[in-house]
Amino acid sequence: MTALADPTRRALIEGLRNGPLPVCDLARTVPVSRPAVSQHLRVLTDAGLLVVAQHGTRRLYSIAPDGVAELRAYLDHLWDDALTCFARTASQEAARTDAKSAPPPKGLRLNNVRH
Amino acid sequence: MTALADPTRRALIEGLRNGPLPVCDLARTVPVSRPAVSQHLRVLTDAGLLVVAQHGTRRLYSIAPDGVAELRAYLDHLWDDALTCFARTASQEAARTDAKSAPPPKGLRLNNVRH
DNA sequence: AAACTCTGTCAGTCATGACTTACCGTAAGT
DNA sequence: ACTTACGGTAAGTCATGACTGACAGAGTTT
Repeated sequence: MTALADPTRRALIEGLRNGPLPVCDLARTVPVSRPAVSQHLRVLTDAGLLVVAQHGTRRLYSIAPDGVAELRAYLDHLWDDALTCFARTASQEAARTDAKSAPPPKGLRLNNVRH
Repeated sequence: MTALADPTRRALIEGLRNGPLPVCDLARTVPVSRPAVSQHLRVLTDAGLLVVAQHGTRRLYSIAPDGVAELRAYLDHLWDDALTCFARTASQEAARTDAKSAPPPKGLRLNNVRH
């Protein structure tokens, strides 16, 4: 997740959406030096988001579906939890305003509930 | 995406998976000071990943499904592209080794194809 | 109203990491 | 063999941002 934090790294990923590319071509798509690109590619590869294939002096980088799938799964679960939690909070809200026939929450009586 | 880069921020998100929580409770789940938590919560809220509900002096933070959905969509598209690209590369590989009946790639003849 | 709790913000420090230049190894072309 | 292209690594600089303590404002309780 930290690997996708840097905008330059995201730009490199974007550059690889259409297919594998060698470092020299990739470096031309971002406004930083080639060594910087190498360092970013290393971070992305270590994170499992890219894979490399050596062809002569060139190294073709491409997106690793498995690595992306991992992040996807994380966000999927997070999203599920957020939705169920949202639904539960909403139903509780409805039940409460139902029972007490709409007195403004105002304080919500959860102060000083130190355990 | 940068919002989820920091491990402390991810820990805060994790703490909210089970439901909304005030800052003081949230701060107890991470090994940093309360002001630091406030700052992280601001970043996450600005990123659209959290929403706040004021209840008296307390501010209940909860995960915003919409914000998570946005990241999810980004990774979904990235994953799709990676898969199709992977499939295309694989089929090209197969076609090439089919046609030339398995001579080792060794160089791949894509050097000096400067446009 | 006074004391207390909850929380955001400010100023300042410090560590992380993004970037550059220089260099070296490797493979391919002449 | 010599040259050139490709690309990783090292050392060093610098900016970003994560963190802390101090403070202020708003709401609650007594």
